[in-house]
Amino acid sequence: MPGENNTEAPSGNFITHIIDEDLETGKYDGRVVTRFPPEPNGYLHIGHAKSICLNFGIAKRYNGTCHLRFDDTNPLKESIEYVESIKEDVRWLGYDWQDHLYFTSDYFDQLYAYAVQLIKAGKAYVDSLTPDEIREFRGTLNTPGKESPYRDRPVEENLALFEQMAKGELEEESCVLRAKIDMASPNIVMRDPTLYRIRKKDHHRSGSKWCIYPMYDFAHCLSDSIEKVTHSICTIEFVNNRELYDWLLDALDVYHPQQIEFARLNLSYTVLSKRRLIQLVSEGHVSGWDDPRMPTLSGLRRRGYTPSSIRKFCDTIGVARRDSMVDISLLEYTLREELNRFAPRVMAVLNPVKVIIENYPEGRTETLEAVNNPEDPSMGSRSIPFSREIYIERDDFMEDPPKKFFRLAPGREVRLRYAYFIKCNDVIRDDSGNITALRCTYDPETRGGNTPPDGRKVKATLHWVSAAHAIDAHVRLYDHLFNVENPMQSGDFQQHLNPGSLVSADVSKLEPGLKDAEPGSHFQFERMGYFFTDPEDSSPGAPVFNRVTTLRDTWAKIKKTL
RNA sequence: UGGGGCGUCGUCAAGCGGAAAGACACAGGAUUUUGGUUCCUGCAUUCGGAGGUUCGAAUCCUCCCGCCCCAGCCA
Repeated sequence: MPGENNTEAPSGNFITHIIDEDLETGKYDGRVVTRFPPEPNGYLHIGHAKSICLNFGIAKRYNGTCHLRFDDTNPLKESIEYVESIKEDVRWLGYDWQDHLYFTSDYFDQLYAYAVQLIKAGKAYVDSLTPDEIREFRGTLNTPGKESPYRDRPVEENLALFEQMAKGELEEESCVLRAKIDMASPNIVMRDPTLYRIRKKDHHRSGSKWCIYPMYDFAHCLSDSIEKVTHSICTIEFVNNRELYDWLLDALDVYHPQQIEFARLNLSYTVLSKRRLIQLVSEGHVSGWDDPRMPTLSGLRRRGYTPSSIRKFCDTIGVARRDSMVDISLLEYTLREELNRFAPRVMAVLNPVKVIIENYPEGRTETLEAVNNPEDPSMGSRSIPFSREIYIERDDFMEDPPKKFFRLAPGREVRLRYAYFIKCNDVIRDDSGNITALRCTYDPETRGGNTPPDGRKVKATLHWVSAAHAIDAHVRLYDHLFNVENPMQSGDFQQHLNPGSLVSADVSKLEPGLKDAEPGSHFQFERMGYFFTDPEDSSPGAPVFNRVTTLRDTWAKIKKTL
């Protein structure tokens, strides 16, 4: 895999400014500890990559550590399948948590003890209101809440009740543990937030040991504290929760990391919310979490995106607090930038039309030299067969071409890459008028694609493949999943699904060397784009190719203006 | 219209009182056996708006406008 090890620290941003300051003042004795804390309830997507690169990148930059912590406090939604996929994705992205793999569920005993401590301090109570009542009592955005009648239960009673909750002696929804803060707080998060709820459900790690599970706000700050995290970096929707984060840590008088929020990533022409992604999978709009059209890390990996191009992308988008929508062309750019340097060039005709070279001897085959990568001479060259009948791209011929079309047309001469100049003399059609073949003649003096002695020039160079030698292969042409920049902006996002997001080119003709393409390898199909040998669907001798992205296509732009 | 967050080029994003980085996108041009790559060039007299402070403001103050988040026993 090219560009494997460039996990260099990302550029500076407002968070590194804060850390620089903390380092100067000695706030955490020079330590820098971050963490990436996914809930194992779905697959990671490129938005998570931003957070992973940020957290691991900062640890690297400051010679600190970054923990991978599974925030597994809700057994209803979580499973081991997700923790495995998340670990795989983080590793694939190029990051190593070393021995800092943690689970919030491993802290359940300690978290319970903290809850007891809070109760003893008179700062938490067991509330027996129903869920509906709790909601009513919470008030609204502009009206204060009311205190629960159970709010002033004596400490002993709270302790006894909480123990009963933990032992499974009380029913789900019969009561919860709440922090005693301020029902009139303008910040709704502070209106006696729920700390623990009863869930008589086995946990994928702690099994049946617990009948109560801590809520995010309680578990997260304390997990950070237990792990001695210094900078707890999360997304901006948690700004309101920071007041509670700080309150809990102060109330318990424990080590106090600082929470810092940044804006989550939005990418044009796709969706990045777990809920929508699940919907796309479960409703069959895509083949799975790793469908190459998905913005999940497993989808991008399957498509052929490289870890280093994603890292580069995350670095160049930067980190800030304002809402943003990053243009997906930037992602495509970082991929091309890398693959341009490393991907071997190869010729593949995706939508073939036959060319018969009338003055080329029948039955003759010759071998021509083709450069593997003009960006890197050390990649050498290869031999490709040439013969009387070849295939070229159907789009490379026009019978009645517009002025700016430089390719093949009746009476016009073009170059075949690494081969000869050919001139089109005649068009052959079937009964319904479709073009089935082109009759051409070649100029033997242009072998290798060289300019002939008379110096005549040609305006286009086409890729081609020898008909007798070409192999057939499945090629999938992927495009954006949605046909609007922001599918969430209007109506149901699914109505913006791009019907052309996957086009199969099953009659593709490829140069013979591709028969044994290694699954998981990258190529540039000259003039067509970057392609990846699908690791799942390829089999020995029968590769399947995914188009990762097209080449920049100036002609496509011109064509639109015609 | 309770509280909080945020508004700098089409899209991201630097800037932190001394006079608007960079990247993508876009538009020209050069080179090119990929209409690719590479290379030049152009692209915010202006920082949501209006006032004010200052010799000097995107940066400080005031007011206004707009967008986003919060009323899960989700995270």
